[in-house]
Amino acid sequence: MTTTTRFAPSPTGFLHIGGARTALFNWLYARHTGGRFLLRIEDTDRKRSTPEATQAILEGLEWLEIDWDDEPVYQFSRMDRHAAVAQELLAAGHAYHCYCSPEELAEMRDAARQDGRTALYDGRWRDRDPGEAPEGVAPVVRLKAPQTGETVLDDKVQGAVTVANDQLDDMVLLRADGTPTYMLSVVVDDHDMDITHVIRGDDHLTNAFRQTQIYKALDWTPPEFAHIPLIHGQDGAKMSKRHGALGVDAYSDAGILPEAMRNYLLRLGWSHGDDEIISTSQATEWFDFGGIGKSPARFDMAKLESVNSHYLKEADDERLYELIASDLATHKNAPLTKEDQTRVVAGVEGLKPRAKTLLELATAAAIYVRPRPLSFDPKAEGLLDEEARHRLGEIAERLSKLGEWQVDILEKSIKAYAEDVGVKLGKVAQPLRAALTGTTVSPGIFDVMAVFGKEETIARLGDVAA
RNA sequence: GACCCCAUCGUCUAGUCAGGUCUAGGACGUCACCCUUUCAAGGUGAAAACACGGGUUCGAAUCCCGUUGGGGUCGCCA
Repeated sequence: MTTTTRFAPSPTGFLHIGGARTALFNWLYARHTGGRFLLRIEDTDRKRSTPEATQAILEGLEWLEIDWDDEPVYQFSRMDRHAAVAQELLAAGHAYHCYCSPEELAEMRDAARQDGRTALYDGRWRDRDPGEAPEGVAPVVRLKAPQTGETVLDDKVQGAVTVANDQLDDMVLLRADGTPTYMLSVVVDDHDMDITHVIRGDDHLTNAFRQTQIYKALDWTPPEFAHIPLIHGQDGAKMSKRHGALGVDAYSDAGILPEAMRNYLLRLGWSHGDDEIISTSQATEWFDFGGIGKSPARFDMAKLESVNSHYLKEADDERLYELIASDLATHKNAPLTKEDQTRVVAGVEGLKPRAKTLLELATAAAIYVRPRPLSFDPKAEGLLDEEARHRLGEIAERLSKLGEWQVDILEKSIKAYAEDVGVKLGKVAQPLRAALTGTTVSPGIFDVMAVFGKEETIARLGDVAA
């Protein structure tokens, strides 16, 4: 049987970091085994599900370059099937109608808390004569779960986990309005979709026991489960939409590359010896449950940025230009020209080691798109004193006589000038940088000159020369 | 509270399953130095951890028990 995994988000918000990692692990495992990776949108909560959220999740996955097989399954559309399964259970005597009122349930819950019990529902309709049903009350359908013995889960990550059945009450399968609950829907859908491995956050661990009971009642074979530890925020608590988790779009906006995000997320809870930088193809080859750790990890932006800076250095120049183009236009405060593009693409190599994110890259690259006459930041302005302006004039003079405009030749020429006037190179290079870029920070100044070319360089020097 | 899970540098982790090679390795971050036309990058080095207590054993980060700490779950949400 081919391996089939799935990612099953509920569309009640963006794709957050934890969901993204769950998706990644499922995807990696499917690709590792040559199996299939499916998507299921769990939109049965009509009040909280929105098409916008579905869209955001899909876009998040696309951004991460996590592709899924087949069309996404929308759980709500399978409601009739879920209800039919509940009827089967009813007919087989594995489920029953329960007519408890919300008040009764609340009382039971209070009583359970008081007694220190986990199971809430006391099973009062379990064996009761349906003839005793109150008038006009629509019943829910509950699973007739085993009351003794234990349910064992052989989890691929957590190992064997056992829970006494008396800790689990008879869960609701069908609501009073006839709609299926999550617990039923997941089981039916995972079964119908031939899911072989369920990889999800370990906040679902206890659900797995309940689901196992449903599988058993249905006489279906449960899938393998792998409950991965959660990602925690800096405070050590579960990250959720309500608690510190950002959508993947926030990381995209922050200038993180998708491949960096994948690499970082992969290392959060999974390891392969001391390997840190792991390409996706390598990850696909290596990924397995054995590498998944059992303890929760904290999200660390600094490490993400470090990984990101690595991938930034590897990234293609043209692609980088495309990614920062709109920010660049903002920095320039005007549309980008073909010349801007040429300069940025030529200059980006020297910019890469100076940026951890695309945002920083765009800021650094702005020197190549801001047009003359330049406005100078205060530090740059300070560098351009009378003496400096005079020297820049002399330098422009020398440069204009240069036949070839190449980094090594420029370097030789400027160094010769510094020597001729008897100053250290820095005394010349910094004003040069100021005049050319309007700032005090840039890649090597000879590289900058090469990117601008002879004409532009001399023009810029002319702008400030005295 | 009940149930379940977890526990190695500040953080991510290797090592744990098959005890000795671990005076515990790597990465991020931090600090110092080198390089240097600025800022980075890069190079070299440093500080930094087996939660605690009992066992078992010739020997325990590794196995067992307990304690403590952290987390998760307890819905007619998913």
